[in-house]
Amino acid sequence: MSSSHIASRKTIIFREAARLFREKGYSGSTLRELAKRAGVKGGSIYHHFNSKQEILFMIMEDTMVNLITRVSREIEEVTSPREKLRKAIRAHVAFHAMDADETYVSDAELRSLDLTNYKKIVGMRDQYEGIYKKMLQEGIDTEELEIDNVTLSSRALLQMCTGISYWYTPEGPLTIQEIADNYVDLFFHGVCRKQGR
Amino acid sequence: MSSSHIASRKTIIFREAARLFREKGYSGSTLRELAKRAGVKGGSIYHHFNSKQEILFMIMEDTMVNLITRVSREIEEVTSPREKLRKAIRAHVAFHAMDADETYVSDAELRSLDLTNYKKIVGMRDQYEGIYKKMLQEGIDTEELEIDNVTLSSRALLQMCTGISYWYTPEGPLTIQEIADNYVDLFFHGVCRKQGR
DNA sequence: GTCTATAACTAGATAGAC
DNA sequence: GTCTATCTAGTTATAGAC
Repeated sequence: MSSSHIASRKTIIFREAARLFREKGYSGSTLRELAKRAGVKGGSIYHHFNSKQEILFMIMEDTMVNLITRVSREIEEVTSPREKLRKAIRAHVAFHAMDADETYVSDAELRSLDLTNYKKIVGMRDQYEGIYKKMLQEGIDTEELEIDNVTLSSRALLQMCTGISYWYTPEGPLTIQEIADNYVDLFFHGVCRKQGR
Repeated sequence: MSSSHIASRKTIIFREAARLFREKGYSGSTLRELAKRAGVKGGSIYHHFNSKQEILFMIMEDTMVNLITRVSREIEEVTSPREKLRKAIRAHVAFHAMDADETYVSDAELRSLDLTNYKKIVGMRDQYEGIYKKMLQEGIDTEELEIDNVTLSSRALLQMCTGISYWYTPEGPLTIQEIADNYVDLFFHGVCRKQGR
């Protein structure tokens, strides 16, 4: 959906839905308002989607597919766990900054999915988190990393990095790459001065 | 509100509202459902609160007052910035784990506040974030800490620690204190082995 | 593929009895 | 302080014309 360059009506509705859901939440958004923003009348949405729920699901599925494939591709030819992590974080942060509407909604609206869709998305989230846990474990095995609790650390890392979709704007003082590198540095070395240990 | 030990009806409605809003979101929650959970009929809620919006605002205000006063009290007699941070993180994590419904809602439902309430809560959030920025800046001044970007780092820290209210349950393998210490260690030293630098 | 019209339902809020 | 009953408005989704 996000790969299309010539925006079809369906793509426009999709994008406006992500923007609206982010602004007002899924339940707080109405299809009338979505139609207005997408430049159609209410009934027309149902030509492209079967239900409001389907729109939400497609947004979240698209996000997860993107995250999994982008990060997997990024790290597949790298051997060092530390370098893998750096590349993964950069890809994660970049996607969350560039497609902030979609990623924000995917992060915030899990509870609005019906049971079937919920299971599908949670499965993909677990798969995505698994990629990070594996990188961290590899880093422990090669003794590049020192980690007490892999699950807690990967959760903390993702939570921290996902935050960018809540506040990023292109007008800010830092580029996306600078922000990503800052996160990498924070996660790798923390804030304490070396000699201060 | 959370300080009361004998639960008045108003307190029960307040707590059930936090739980319901967390589960279904503010817009996705109905007052009929809230009344059911609190053991009263729909109309009775309006004896205790003026509107659904007022309930949400009171939850978020209560959370912010708690966070600001607890963390301020925790650090007021400490001089070392590093020790201040450790204590602040512990207090923040403990409150987010113990009052997970309230803190979750406060973190997720900013967009559901009407303009007047929004401004009040955002003001309190800025104040709270300011406490952390000040601690980080003090750490830079005393050369205990080495930080590129104070705003980004405090945001990252809070984002990371706030995450606990999304997944914590008392049944998990780690105590709240252990989790907090893990976050402290992560933020202070990161995951890279010392000799690996 | 988009429109208008509307069905079927549910929401927050209020009034007034007890 | 809690109840029942109800008002008013807004919701998703559908039907069928163009």
